[in-house]
Amino acid sequence: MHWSDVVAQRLSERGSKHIVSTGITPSGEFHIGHLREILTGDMISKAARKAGLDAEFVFIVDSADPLRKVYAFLDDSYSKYIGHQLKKIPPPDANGCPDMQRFAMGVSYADHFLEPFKKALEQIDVHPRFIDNFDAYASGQFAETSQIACNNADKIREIIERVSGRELSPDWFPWNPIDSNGSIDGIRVTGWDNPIVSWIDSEGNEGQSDVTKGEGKLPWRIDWPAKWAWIGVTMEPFGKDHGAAGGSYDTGKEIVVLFAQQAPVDLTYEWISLRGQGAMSSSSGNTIGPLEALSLVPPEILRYLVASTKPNKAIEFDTGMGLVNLADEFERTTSRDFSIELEKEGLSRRQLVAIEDAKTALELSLISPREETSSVTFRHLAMLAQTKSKDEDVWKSLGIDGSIPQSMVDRLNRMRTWVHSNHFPEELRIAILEQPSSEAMAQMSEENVRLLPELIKSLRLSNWEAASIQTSISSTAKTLDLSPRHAYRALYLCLMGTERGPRLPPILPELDQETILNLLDACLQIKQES
RNA sequence: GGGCCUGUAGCUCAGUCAGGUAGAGCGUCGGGCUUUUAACCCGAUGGUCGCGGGUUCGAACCCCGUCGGGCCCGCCA
Repeated sequence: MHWSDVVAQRLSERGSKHIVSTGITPSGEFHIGHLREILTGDMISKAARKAGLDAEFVFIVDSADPLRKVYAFLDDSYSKYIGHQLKKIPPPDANGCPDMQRFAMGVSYADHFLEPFKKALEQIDVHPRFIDNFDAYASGQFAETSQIACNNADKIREIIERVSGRELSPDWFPWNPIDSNGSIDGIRVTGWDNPIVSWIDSEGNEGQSDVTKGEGKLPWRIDWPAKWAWIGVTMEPFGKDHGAAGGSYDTGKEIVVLFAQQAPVDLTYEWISLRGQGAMSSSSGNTIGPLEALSLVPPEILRYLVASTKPNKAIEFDTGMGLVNLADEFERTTSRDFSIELEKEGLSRRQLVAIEDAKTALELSLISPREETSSVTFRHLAMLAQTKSKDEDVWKSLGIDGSIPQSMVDRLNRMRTWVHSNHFPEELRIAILEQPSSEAMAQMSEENVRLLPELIKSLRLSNWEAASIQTSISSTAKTLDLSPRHAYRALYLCLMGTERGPRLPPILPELDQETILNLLDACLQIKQES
């Protein structure tokens, strides 16, 4: 059974109405790691609906969280905003400086980072109900839970200290008021008289905060279960950081009982890292944003990556050859006929499970029905994108005429972007040698050598366009009673230094005939000398 | 110190919850393909399941130990 169906089954054991929740703090650039959170939630919701449950998918934007520190991409002038809520501070401009102009137009720090992510979600076909946490506080959604938390400060303290094993300071209180400057740092609660919290800030200013009006926020470990309570969350996937023993899920599970609610079904997922570069980290700039990823990879494939990997498995996102293999695997999967495979007799349990999982992973990945014409492998398209500068030549080569499906246009555009990026693997890059490679020459077989002079002759006479070159190559081979295979191998060794290569006939016309012939002559000379 | 995840074919992984003669894809090798030659089709190759014990008629799977990798326990998906 696919992992999403396993979760759906757990949900069905608890009831028929569900709210699957995810949440992210918009403290910096979003990256593909965040996509796992949201895709996991999306897929669980879909599986739940498939199982006949009533499931809603929500995405909480933690815009009430404070700025923790001046991140590497921010100007030092942000230091004055540390401790201020992300919804209440200006967005950074291109230099990382506070952009007061946009801020005046209503764009907050949180909005700045959230907007591109929302666009990525559109592309990847995820449509959650967005909940802005700051607004939720302001509109009183947290009023009841905040009051309960403050009334039960001792119980909550006991839970956190016991479960997480950390000691809370004597003046700890389950409410972070906002001080006279707008910060929730360095402030001390001095009294609680429902619904008013009295406080004194680091500068000695005193004030009062009404917990029912969002004049502050609950600390994270309480904020989370409070959200479960007021939204009615019954399922939430979260990163392994929250899932550790004594982590926020463990404390939340007990705290939520005070709010007369049951903790949601949980699912801990592993992180996504960049291949060879370790974990995704905004501060080191070691990230790939969802939009950047989507400029290279079709959304279906990003979905497939998450759908086909069990949540507890770490994903290494590889923008090079790994991507090619993933994309080609996806392509093969789309062309499988699962109904036939499943009817086959004598399938072992394992085989059956593997087929079902692949089928479900594919269903969860598809955004729109695939058109027949789109079954071109990544490799093949990579080659076409490199050898044909005009789109129409690509369509011609693929045998698509008439109207070109939009999905194909998108794929080709992405491929061109990828080819021109530094992510594109050298292995797939088409490069003609400038000098004969002695290493490759040593690999020339007797047939290859025999063919070479004839090939040169024939190519010199050809019209230097695809069809003519094709004929030259195969007829030369036939004349010598050899398979065209040998002719191609000879050419690949001479021109590219490899035993195999992409289809030559469409590529050669893009190159200068004399240059190619000179190179071949040089190769021939080497073989004749030896 | 406490805890979580992970180690299976050259590579990426499935199989571990419900123990029953090691699986898939990629790669590699061989063949086919008179022309989508990095495509496609057919075939083959390939693993003492990290290591050591235990339970069992039988262990990749359960139990104990051990080694290696990643991570969490202040914030981070």
